[in-house]
Amino acid sequence: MKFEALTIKDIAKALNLSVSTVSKALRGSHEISGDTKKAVMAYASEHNYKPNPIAQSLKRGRSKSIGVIVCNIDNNFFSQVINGIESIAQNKDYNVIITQSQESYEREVSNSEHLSSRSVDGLIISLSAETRNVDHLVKLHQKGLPIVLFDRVTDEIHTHTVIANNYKGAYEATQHLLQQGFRRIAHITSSGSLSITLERLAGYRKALEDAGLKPDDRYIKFCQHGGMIQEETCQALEELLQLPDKPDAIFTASDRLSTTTLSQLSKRKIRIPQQIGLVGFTNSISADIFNPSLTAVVQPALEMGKLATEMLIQLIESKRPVTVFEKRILETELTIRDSSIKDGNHTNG
Amino acid sequence: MKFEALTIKDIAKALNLSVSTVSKALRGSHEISGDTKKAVMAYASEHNYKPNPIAQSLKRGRSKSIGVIVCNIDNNFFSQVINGIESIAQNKDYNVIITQSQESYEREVSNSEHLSSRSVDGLIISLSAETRNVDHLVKLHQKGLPIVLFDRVTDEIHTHTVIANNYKGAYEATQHLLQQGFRRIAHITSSGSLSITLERLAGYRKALEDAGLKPDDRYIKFCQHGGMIQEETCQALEELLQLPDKPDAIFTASDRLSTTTLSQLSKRKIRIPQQIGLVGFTNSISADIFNPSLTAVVQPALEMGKLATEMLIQLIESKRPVTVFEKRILETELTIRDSSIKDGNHTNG
DNA sequence: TTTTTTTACGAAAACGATTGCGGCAAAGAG
DNA sequence: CTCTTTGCCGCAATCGTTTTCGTAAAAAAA
Repeated sequence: MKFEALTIKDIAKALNLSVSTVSKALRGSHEISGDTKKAVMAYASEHNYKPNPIAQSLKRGRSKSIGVIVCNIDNNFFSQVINGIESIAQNKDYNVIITQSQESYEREVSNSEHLSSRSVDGLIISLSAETRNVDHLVKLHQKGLPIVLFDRVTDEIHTHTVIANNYKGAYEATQHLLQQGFRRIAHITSSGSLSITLERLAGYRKALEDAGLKPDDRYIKFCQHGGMIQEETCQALEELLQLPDKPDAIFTASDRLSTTTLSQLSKRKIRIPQQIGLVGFTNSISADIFNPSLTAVVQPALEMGKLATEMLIQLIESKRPVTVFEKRILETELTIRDSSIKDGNHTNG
Repeated sequence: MKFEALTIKDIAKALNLSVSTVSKALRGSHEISGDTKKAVMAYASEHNYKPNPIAQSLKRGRSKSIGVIVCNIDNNFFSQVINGIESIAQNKDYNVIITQSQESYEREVSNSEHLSSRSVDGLIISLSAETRNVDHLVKLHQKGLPIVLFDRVTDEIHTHTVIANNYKGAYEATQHLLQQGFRRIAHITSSGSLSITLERLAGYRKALEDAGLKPDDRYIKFCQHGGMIQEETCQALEELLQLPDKPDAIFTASDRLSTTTLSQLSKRKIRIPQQIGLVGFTNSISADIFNPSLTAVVQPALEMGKLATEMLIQLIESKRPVTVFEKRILETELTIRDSSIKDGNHTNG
């Protein structure tokens, strides 16, 4: 089954003109007479002519498409980011090609190479939890591929980045738990190689210290796969619950970790927040109907996607090499719900 | 910033061969000697030669990419479907270009035209809630663009389709509510123009009739925007609650409708399932931590995406026009949780 | 040795669009 | 009436790859 589209050649033949004349007429060149232009335009719109973008790409050396690599689309944070990416890209007539690393370094490498060999004009990426080495990206970047990093970033690539204020978000979350009277606050987080992990960990630690508490490494659990593997999260939780001084609250650092933790605590009949308080990073639109409703650090995901895309397109379309790079930090929002409010302070039934 | 890749021409020059020889050597043509092949292959892999996919597309008339149109990515059902699409596409070396209709007819039309003019090799689509007319798709299909429909389908386009067994899923959900002793079961659903709406509605009605109850239209509420506009869902719910014989249970027909309904009932301090039982179509991975945990009709979303993609690629790559079209119906699964279990029957704390 | 067949490669025309350049008219200048 | 300018258009190259066809030399058959 082939799909024969109208080409410039067809128009030329129909109007008894040369292809070059038609091409120029369509682009409104001054070297074509008004009459000819009108005739060509009329014919083109009447027959619904659309220039073949592949031919244009080949000629221009640009494909008008941008590649996106995220860990997993089935995650409210990333799907909201993609929402943002798509909205801007659509406006500027770029295609968005989405791929998932599934938190795998190997897939991240192959996806990035695949996308660049597919000649995307630029790349928006959030690193996988397994990624420790970013040579694959550095290489592409050095070859001239514009890249924008978001969320999970690295400074080994000298380019624009967009992140949430993870430090502050984590600080506020922890501080909130402290204000609620929790003292033994554990932290379940992603791989220690991720920027977000370190930033959130730092915010968590600082909040504890500012409250005169000493962070205790036994209360900090890393999940190398960022919650993609449920058993890993369960085990982290199990270890926390086995501690002699069981934590009285948990601060989880990502969407998946938050829901898994909540689910596992329920399964163990541990009452939240009475036995264990819970605050998590999450962009779930359902956090308010969780049992209990989940106090959440919400990232401006849509905004991050939009911003990253605008920055990328700016890089792509800039005439001269860009040398000054921005690091945009967007504020998170702490939405307080039942999971962190000790008895008697209930806000909502 | 331009990104100068190695071309066949460069290899030809370096090895003192012609481009045609190099091209043939790379593709392992029999008309090239073993020595030459080896030399070319060696040079190519050493210098990491990757054929320019755009040039290949232009030549072959195929872009090795498929377009996807869904209402909204930020929805567990669709993101899981996309997960499935991506996994198969990646295997078969196809790019996936994702767009969102946001339940808007206009955006669906423009996205489909844009994708086809971007010369995707095929299209996977689930219709928007606003869509009543599918001429835009029929037109593309007639021009030869392979299309696979999933979830929200139409039979005006004679092609492969993949859907869940909506009738049976709805029947089972309603039957379950009946078995739990609910009698005045309302149904909040999407636009009446969608196939899923009609199928689910039919299953709901049949279950009532089989139980000797007469379906009552006042208990059936359509949301034209499929839950994208929260106010619409709220109003539907409000109207139900204003009925003289208030429903004692609600069966919601989609992800968004289910979560919004749950959230709104909570907000109104209506106890679930004691005052109103609830069952909903949803693929939320968090349904078990909702308050209360939500009895759900779960669709095999991942499988649907995989299947749709396999079917599409089969259409794309088929040598001769395909005339026999499949309608695959995948079974849903009813996961029973607290929202539909009347007091005393609790399965889970 | 001559003729035929094979082998191995190159030239060139595509795919569809863009663009510099050259040319042929008509219009203006001298 | 000749020369230059201007307007309008076509030729041809180009992007990188694929593919058909032609052809030289080498191998096989005569």
